[in-house]
Amino acid sequence: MSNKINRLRGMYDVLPSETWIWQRIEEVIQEVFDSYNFQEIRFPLLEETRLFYTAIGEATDVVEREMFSFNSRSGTSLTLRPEGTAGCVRAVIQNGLCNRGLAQKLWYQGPMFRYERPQKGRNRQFTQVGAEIFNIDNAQADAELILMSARLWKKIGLPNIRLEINSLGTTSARIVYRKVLIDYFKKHLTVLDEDAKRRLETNPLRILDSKNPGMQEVIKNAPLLTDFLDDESIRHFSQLKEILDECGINYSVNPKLVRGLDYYSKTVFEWITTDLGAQGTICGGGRYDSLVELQGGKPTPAVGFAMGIDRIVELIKDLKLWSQPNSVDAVLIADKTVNPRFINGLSEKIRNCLPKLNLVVNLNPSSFKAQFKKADKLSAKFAIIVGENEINANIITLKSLTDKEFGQKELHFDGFLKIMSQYK
RNA sequence: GCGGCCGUAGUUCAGUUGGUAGAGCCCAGGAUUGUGAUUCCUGUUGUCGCGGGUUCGAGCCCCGUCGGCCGCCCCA
Repeated sequence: MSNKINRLRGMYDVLPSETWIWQRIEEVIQEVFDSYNFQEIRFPLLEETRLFYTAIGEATDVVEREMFSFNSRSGTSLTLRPEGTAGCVRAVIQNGLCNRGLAQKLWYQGPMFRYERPQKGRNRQFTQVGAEIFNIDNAQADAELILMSARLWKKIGLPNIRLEINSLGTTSARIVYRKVLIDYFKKHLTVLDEDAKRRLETNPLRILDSKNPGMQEVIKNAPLLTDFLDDESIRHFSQLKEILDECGINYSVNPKLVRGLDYYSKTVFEWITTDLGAQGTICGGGRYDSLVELQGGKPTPAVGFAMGIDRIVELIKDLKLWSQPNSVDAVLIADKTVNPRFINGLSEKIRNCLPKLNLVVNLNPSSFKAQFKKADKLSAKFAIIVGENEINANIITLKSLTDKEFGQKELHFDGFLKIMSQYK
């Protein structure tokens, strides 16, 4: 026992008792995304480190101290992807998916890695599902992503979630605002904490997000990004709000919502729950019109979001939103004296005729009583009973474990099939 | 990276001022031998997270370490 190896910190095993939740979420997502005609794209978990430097931004926390990076044998620095957009954009450029101005609606799914302190709703390996729209610059694209996610929450049955939106303006508008903001905070240096001072040079917009009570006054009086927005961004933002209103999506505008990755411009949004403690964001995204060009592609407007599947699974478990369906249709109960050859022969014959039937064959011969108990524990609908009597008379005894009226019937194989095929 | 709480059977936990460990659930078997609830008997399980130290003696005290939870931070 002393030489047993445990899983790495912040990693987790998904056990059979909850894999069904993951599978069902994946089904629902696929269904909803299909209905909006998004297509799945798959790209590597491992990329060159400099991809994330350029895409996410060198001054962000993700890049500064949260990446799983190491050198390859040839000496190139590689990184396990901390998010999906950078790799997705790389794949789009490399495969020419957006050449000739073609619109692309893509989605992806898979594990991401960030070297953080584990907490409820925060792991070092976590699963994200993301969706991206390339080559559409209007607010309709932003809206469609929000509407699609809203539909997903509805299908999953998530309560207590709210939508926050904001506009960061075009990159040029933001550069102007950034300067104004730096000047403002420099006038109030004494009130700023260490974190804020550090960010003053790197990412001043994030200072607005601080929860430090001592800084709330300065933050409250800081110049608002909203006042620096260019006309185009304002028009874009109000169009988005119009569409959301029309479609009955509730939201609140949070002027301080800035998000941590450098590539966003114009629209940003977050879906937030109050049921997960400190890690309340289950989905976040926004527009990133200059990222494709920044990564060496043709100038291509784009917008996207990513959601944390782990957090959604956590919610479904905590709030008991779903209940596990019983999947076992029938259990084959055979007397100990019955030859295994016959048991497997029969079960295979049944499977040939009823391919969708979930049939459990007890591989561990025990008493009838024990086998019935087990069938009951599996919530099986039927017991298929085979003993000496049945074999001698060439019949099968079928007993309903849920319907008393059905009771138990002695049947020839054809009659048995006829009844069972009504259930599967 | 910082702070607080915690780590005992498969699981949830109890373990009193330090005297080499218990309960419920679960699981297995049984209650006139081919039938599932409930009930009633019977039974199995632990290097008390790991490594040091103090002590005649440590699950309990001290140090370290690993891991978990919660908050900060960050984000999905």
